[in-house]
Amino acid sequence: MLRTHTCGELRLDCVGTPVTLCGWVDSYRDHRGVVFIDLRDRYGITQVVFQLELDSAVQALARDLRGEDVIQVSGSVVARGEGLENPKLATGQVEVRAESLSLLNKSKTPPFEPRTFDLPNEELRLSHRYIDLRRPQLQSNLILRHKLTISVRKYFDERDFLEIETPMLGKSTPEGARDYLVPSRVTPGAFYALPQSPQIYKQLLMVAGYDRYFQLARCFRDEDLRADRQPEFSQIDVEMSFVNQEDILQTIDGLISRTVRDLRGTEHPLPLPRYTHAEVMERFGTDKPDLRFGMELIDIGEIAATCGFSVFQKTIESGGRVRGIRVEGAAEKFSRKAIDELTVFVGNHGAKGLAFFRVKDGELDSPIAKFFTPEQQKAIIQRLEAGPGDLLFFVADKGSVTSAALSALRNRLGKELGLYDPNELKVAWVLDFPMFQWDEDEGRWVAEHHPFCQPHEEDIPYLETDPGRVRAQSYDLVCNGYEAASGSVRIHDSVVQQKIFSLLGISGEEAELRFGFLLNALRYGAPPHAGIALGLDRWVMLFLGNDSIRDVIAFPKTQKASDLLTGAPSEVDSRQLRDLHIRVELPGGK
RNA sequence: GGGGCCGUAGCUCAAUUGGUUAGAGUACCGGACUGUCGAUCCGGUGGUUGCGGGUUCGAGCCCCGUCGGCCUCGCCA
Repeated sequence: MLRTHTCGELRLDCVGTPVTLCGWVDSYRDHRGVVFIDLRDRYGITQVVFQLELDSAVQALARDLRGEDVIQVSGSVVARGEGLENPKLATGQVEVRAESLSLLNKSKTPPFEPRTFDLPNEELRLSHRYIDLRRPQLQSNLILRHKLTISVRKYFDERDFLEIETPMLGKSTPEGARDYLVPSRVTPGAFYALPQSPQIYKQLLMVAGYDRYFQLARCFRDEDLRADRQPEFSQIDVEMSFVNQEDILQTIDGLISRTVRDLRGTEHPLPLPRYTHAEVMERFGTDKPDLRFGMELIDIGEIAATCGFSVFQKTIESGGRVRGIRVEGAAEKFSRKAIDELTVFVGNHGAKGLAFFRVKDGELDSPIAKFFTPEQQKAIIQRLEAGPGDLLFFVADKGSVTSAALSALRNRLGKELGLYDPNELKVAWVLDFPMFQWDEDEGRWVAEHHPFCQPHEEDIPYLETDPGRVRAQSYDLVCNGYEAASGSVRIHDSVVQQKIFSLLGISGEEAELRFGFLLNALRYGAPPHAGIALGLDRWVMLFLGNDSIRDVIAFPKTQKASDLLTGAPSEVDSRQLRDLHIRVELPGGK
């Protein structure tokens, strides 16, 4: 070992101990007669002091140290004098009085310093990720991620779950996200797909009798990125046999409680609240509501139907909806210009306009107020439980547009007005998603969750008559406006499974071709089973109160899915392509 | 595929309606300083304003294209 201690552990009780530390020079302060070095490793920072009495060679070496040099220092721990402590450092009551110094590796001047206050742009951070990762902030993110995975593994291990790895090289299946493909060398023209999730494998494990399975699974989806979405990510994947929905919910309730206790040292109240999909869509306009604040969506259809404002009236006549939100005490906070900006914002979510009213004493103030009788104005105020000084926003459109626009507006205002504590975790279940959604473009039903999901028993008759009415035995876990987990009770009967496939427009022949192995497995004694997958990266992000998933991944990709550090993806040698029987045809015919 | 924001010194930013030699802080280099801790003080190096074209007497600023980063809609069973 090149060191006896880390840079984060020396305290007053170590005074007098001879120590050797290794680390990076975080900063230097040269006073000619005395040189201070803040030495950093992932455990913390310790101040090293080089004094005048030292050997002149050591003095000279110390004076030449610059940021990010890697050094080894030996000396003794001394208490800092009265008034010389640094309360900002955990080690700030002591310092190491250096006796010898060796420069393990001189650093080039780094493009930015880990201790920087003004974070450089993300491009530079990603291309020099090894420096960015030296920042205490990112280090503590990855440490928390580690703690979460340990906590998860302990929780499941203590409950007889087995962690079982499933293949990365699998079979491409239709439906779902775009696959990342891997060409086969030995079977020309054939491809593996990287897993979007271990879904089918874990169901096969249930058939095989591994009745409690979990895995920290790497998953891949070739879709466009977002702040909370990376093309490769990790799931806490769980599946259980001989259980129903209730068992899964309770198991995951326990997991959330356990991880919150392990990571935050606090007790999270259980059971986690449960909502139906229909309820959250009505109250929040989204299937992943941020429950840290109110400002729920209110329907004023009845009032709108008879008012003199033709936009509202016609929307109701044509089967649309008029819904709104009440922004408490915001009447004076939003100028006309600010409201215009919000109008553009909801426009990006499909709304053709944004009506607003400022609430005065018992009446409404707005360019469109004149289209509403005093009684109607009172009715609106009453309906939204509004008081003087409140600001009301309304969107009139197809129901789905009012949901999309108002939920986006609600999220934006909630954040901008600071209506919640960003560190709070508000976790809840959303149950009974619809089985299918009608896809306008493709002119067919598509699975809302996935095609292996068990419908509610009482809705099975609607499979043939009214698929849109069929509710799935599915459940999402939402947290702070994010989908943090998603799961369902699975179909364990090949006849039902085939029925679902055919409803999705997958013929019996195609189903056999694509999923024959699964249908077959279901014929050989498949137990009732159910499962769920939690987005690991998102949970880490949520625990940190962060809103970028990249800050909890050691080596993330950019929005174009490239790795600025290594240069991936890149062209490959023509010989590699030949081995794989692949000819490349670039767009534009190059 | 669509919409938006951004790109100026190694880094973070500034630069008046389009107008002189593109500035500041920091980093870096040199000097001063025996207790600092985002050290301080003095001096200095450092620029293809992402790239290519255009408009103009004149472009960091306006226009077109392009590359890259971020946010977002679509997409993400």
